[in-house]
Amino acid sequence: MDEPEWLNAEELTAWKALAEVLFLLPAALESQLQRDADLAMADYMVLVMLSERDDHCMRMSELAASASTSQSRLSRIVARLEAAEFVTREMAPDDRRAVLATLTESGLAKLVAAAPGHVAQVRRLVFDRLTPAQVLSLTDIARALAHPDDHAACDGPPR
Amino acid sequence: MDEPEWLNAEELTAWKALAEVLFLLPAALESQLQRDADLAMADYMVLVMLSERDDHCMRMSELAASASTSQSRLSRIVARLEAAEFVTREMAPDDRRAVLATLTESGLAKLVAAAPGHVAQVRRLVFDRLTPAQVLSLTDIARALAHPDDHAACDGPPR
DNA sequence: CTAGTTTATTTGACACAGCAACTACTTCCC
DNA sequence: GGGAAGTAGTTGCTGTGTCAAATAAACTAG
Repeated sequence: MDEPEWLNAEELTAWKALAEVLFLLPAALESQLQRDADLAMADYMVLVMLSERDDHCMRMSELAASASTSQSRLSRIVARLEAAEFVTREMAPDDRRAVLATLTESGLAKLVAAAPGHVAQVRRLVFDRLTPAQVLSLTDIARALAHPDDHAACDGPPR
Repeated sequence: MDEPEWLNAEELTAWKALAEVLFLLPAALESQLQRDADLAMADYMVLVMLSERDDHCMRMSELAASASTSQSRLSRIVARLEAAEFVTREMAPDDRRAVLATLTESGLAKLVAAAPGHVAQVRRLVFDRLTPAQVLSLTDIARALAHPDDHAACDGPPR
């Protein structure tokens, strides 16, 4: 393995600031949603994903992938949401292994009630603090960082 | 309350990319550290904070603040680290309510062993993907976002 | 000096995430 | 057709985080 290149001064200051954001921002979003809508971020994401479908319906595995969560976690989340009557679960007609989760009326109502507060929090914590130019810059940067696994194999020797 | 201003197109794309980073990057760092050093990120942070002190020693409350974690969580983390003999806990001589956590030799050794892999991961997932200009830009942006609570009270009516 | 308050930390109860084992169904292939 | 292999989803176990209550020491005022 290489001599591990330490971070230089600019990188270190950038990293400290980024680490703080990585740590505190999700917590701040989570806590707003929990307090105002009694939903976890993951619950909210699931409701959003379902709401974006025309039929408000998705297979568990697909839902897990779009909400970036594991199947087992999703299974428990949906069980919770089902208990709260925000979604229903039914066997898929074409493949009887699969389960279709469907957003209910009250689930949609819950989402509609929760979304404005969440968006306001995003605005307050992110966009109110950035200039339009920074927003564009952030988009590029975030996109560059957005796929941690992609370059996993690039550590190896060049072919 | 205001009409909740929805996000515009630029903000929405920025938010989607940022949300992904917020979700995946910590997980990728966590999992490298867990796999290669059997440490949680929070454990690592605690070791780092202690190592940065000349005496390798800090009060629990101070440690909780610098690692951005709750006291109760820190208490359990340090209990774990103590069980692994990476830190010791002792009553503070001047204030007998307080507890001083001290990094042990083997705790420092653990940190020294874990750090290069962690830094390499940070480099691989962050700095290898950004231009120097983007690093500077990121610093500004991250600093602007870094204190979610600061403006919490600004929502209320001015006194 | 002593009752009440504030500060520092831990702990019990409960909820949730991750892993691995499990069930149930489908597909592949001879 | 029928068994092996693969896929979809759930669940038991265990570890960890959170909240609130508990403990204990230090201030603060009368």
